[in-house]
Amino acid sequence: MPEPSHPSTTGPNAPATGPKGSGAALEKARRDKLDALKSLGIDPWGGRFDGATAIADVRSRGMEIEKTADDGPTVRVAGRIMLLRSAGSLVFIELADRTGRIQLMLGKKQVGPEAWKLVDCLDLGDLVGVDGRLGWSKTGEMTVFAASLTFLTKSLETPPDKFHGLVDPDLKQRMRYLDLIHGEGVRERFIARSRIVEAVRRVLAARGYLEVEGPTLQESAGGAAARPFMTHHNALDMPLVLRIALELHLKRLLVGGLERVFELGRVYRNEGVSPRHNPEFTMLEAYEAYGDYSSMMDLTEAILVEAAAAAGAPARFEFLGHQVDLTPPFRRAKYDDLLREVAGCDPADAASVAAAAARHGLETAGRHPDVVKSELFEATVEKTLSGPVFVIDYPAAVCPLTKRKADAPHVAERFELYVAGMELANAYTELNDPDLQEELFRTQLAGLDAEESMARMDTDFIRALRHGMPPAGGLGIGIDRLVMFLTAAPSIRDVILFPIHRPHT
RNA sequence: GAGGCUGUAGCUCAGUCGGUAGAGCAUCGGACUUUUAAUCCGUUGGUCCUGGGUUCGAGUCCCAGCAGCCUCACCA
Repeated sequence: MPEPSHPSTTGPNAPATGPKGSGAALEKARRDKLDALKSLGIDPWGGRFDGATAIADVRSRGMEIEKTADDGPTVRVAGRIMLLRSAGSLVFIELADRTGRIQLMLGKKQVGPEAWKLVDCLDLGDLVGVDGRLGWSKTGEMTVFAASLTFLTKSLETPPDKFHGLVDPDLKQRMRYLDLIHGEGVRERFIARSRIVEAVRRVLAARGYLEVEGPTLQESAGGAAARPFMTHHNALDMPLVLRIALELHLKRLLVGGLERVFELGRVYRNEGVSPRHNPEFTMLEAYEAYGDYSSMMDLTEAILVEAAAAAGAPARFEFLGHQVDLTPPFRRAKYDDLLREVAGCDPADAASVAAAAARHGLETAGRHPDVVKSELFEATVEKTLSGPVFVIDYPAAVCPLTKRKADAPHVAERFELYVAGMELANAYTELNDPDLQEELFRTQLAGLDAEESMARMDTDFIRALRHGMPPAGGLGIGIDRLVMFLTAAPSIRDVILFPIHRPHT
């Protein structure tokens, strides 16, 4: 038997975290048990283990067993050791798998002296499989009385505090695997995210939408107002940007006759980080030929209701201090009406809007009236919108991709859906007039930098429109924010498995 | 980018007025065949985020930096 190797703390083969402080002693204890396992002829890294039943299913079966019965069925479970308590030659283990937890009991007499040597090698965090009788302990805890134990994987690291779990938000995000194991409700939240995304796809598929994938590497970033991440393709020796929206390529597919398309994908915006912003996030965009923004409201309601059900969210709940009720139809409120009520100005009168904006400390000089109006709306109205509410009919100048109302060309057929003061969805009756689109791409609004403008010329897109894009409704939903909302998570980092971080020093 | 708060053992946290670095869990040793964050006795474990400064003396006070959280700005 070779001496246990003492790994160097430097060089290419250094361990991921060099032993330091009490961590070194903690790791040594585990490595000693690893060696003990090997000397018992047991592979500490395990292998295929067939036929285990999900713990949640085992628990359902257990509920049907009499508390005093000693003839329960034999079951096989596998999972991670979360709690380990020894009472002499009797050991209780709380075992967790993806579905739940169950107590195991191992007795020295019951498993025999050979298997008992294995019990001495167990640590919190190890993965084991067990076969045993399902029943209830004397104190009334559902228990698998182990007949045999299969070692599946050694854990060399000490798990977080078994009572408090991992609470440092930095560690929770950087070591998400530990957060998933030990964090209260963390696994459930990410399962809910998956269910929500499934629900979104289900609603769209049921309505005949085709899921497609557009390019994430693009020559220019269009479809939204945001700074892009820049990169470079070596072989083609060309600059590229990561997409900031899905819009313009999906619309090309409307021209191509796909008629109902959607994409669920990552977009990248080189902007600030906040509880509601992460540089990469997941967007849904859906486009329906021959629809308009009203048809997108129906679709939005259907998606939210289905997603809420999938996430197990009740119809009414509180989120970020706002009471929300997801029973359709959601309220519809005109942009100008809200501005009049909340900001106390006459939305039709640019001077009145500018005066109100000035009262809120907003810059007005040299800025397009619709830009001022838009900033006033954000400064005053947004945070008051508990929602869900469809804010409809936006000032046209700040909507360069949206069709104008036929009888009111200064109004764009756009809505944004707000919940808890947060923008959750954004939809248009899509502009399909190539000449107007080209003109709007050329129009840089006074008071807006080029990089904060949606007006970014895309001649290939204009050419597509010139071939004829059907009149259409289009919808965008921020999936991360939707998940935040439906799981009552206060930060977007709670619903992104691996949010952005600076490197740790 | 600005401000506020935070950073102490593997994890969760105390640390008073500037005067020898603390607890619980985890670890290790011991007792225990019905525990439930098991309990009990004992034990090990520290770059007090980093670097300066003030001081006889700094986890504590000051400065700079790093990281996190929050607020604001940005995100029309």
